[in-house]
Amino acid sequence: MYRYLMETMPRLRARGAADAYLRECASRKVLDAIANKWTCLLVDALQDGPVRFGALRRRLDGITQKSLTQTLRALERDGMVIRTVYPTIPPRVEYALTDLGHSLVTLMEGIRRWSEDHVSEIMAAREEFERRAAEEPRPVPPI
Amino acid sequence: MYRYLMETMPRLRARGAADAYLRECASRKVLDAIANKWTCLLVDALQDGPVRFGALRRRLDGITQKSLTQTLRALERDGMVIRTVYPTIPPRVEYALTDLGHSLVTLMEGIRRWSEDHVSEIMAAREEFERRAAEEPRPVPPI
DNA sequence: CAGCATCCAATTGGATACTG
DNA sequence: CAGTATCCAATTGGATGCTG
Repeated sequence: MYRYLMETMPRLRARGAADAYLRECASRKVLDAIANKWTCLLVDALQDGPVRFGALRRRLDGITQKSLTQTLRALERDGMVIRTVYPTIPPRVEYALTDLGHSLVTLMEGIRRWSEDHVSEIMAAREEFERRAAEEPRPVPPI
Repeated sequence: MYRYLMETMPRLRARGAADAYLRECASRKVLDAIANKWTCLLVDALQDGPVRFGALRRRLDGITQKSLTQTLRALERDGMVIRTVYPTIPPRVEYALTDLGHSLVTLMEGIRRWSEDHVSEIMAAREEFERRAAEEPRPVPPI
């Protein structure tokens, strides 16, 4: 019943009601939408002001035009990014964070920094894991 | 100056030249590994101590056994989670965060809470966006 | 410049069956 | 209980070509 209300009546979802652990809670969809590397890097890259499409494309090394467009469109749809078209020649489109988008900057920057700060530890753990996997058999739950 | 910063600021030294914006930087892989909904919910769910496989499965509503196993295995491989097998009947396996895993809790909990806190705004923006898309034509860069 | 459309390979995710 | 194995549908991602 409660879950039914959460899912069908968005306005009833107050601060304490949403629960991302629940499959059908809309906040689970939000979590799924923001928890990915391109969203993280984009929000981080936009924190200091509007940036043009081409600049973002160069900054997010390795992103395809398709992925960049899709991610920007999703952020725009969800109210975190605003797209501004300037009627100039050549065409110019700028992307900027909304207030909602800005409220996510600290977290996203934190995720990016954490990745950079702990890369050595993680790569070491990864190699250690692979090394062990080649030597010892993996502990299995006994019957 | 740079030397000074590197030697006096632990994070700067630890991060070194890592840059998640670069495609070939290992930190990009780390970012890709931790930025997803299951990792976020798992790290959050493990913050108060060891949890059994079945309990995690019930807590992360909607996750399949396959995805749970895969995500836990990846976190274990990367040194964020430790797996402990107890030789009991029935079998019992507990998962716990390592120190490295614990260092990620605040960020992951932040992401989850942000999703829950802003679900109304986002769903409203999404509906508004779809409504506009049906009415007005999308602004296109002029030639 | 900033896209959209399309095709296709590759990865992912769910469902199911089986096991120590 | 806590997995592994397998099959298959679905989603994703890259590459390419075209356009206002």
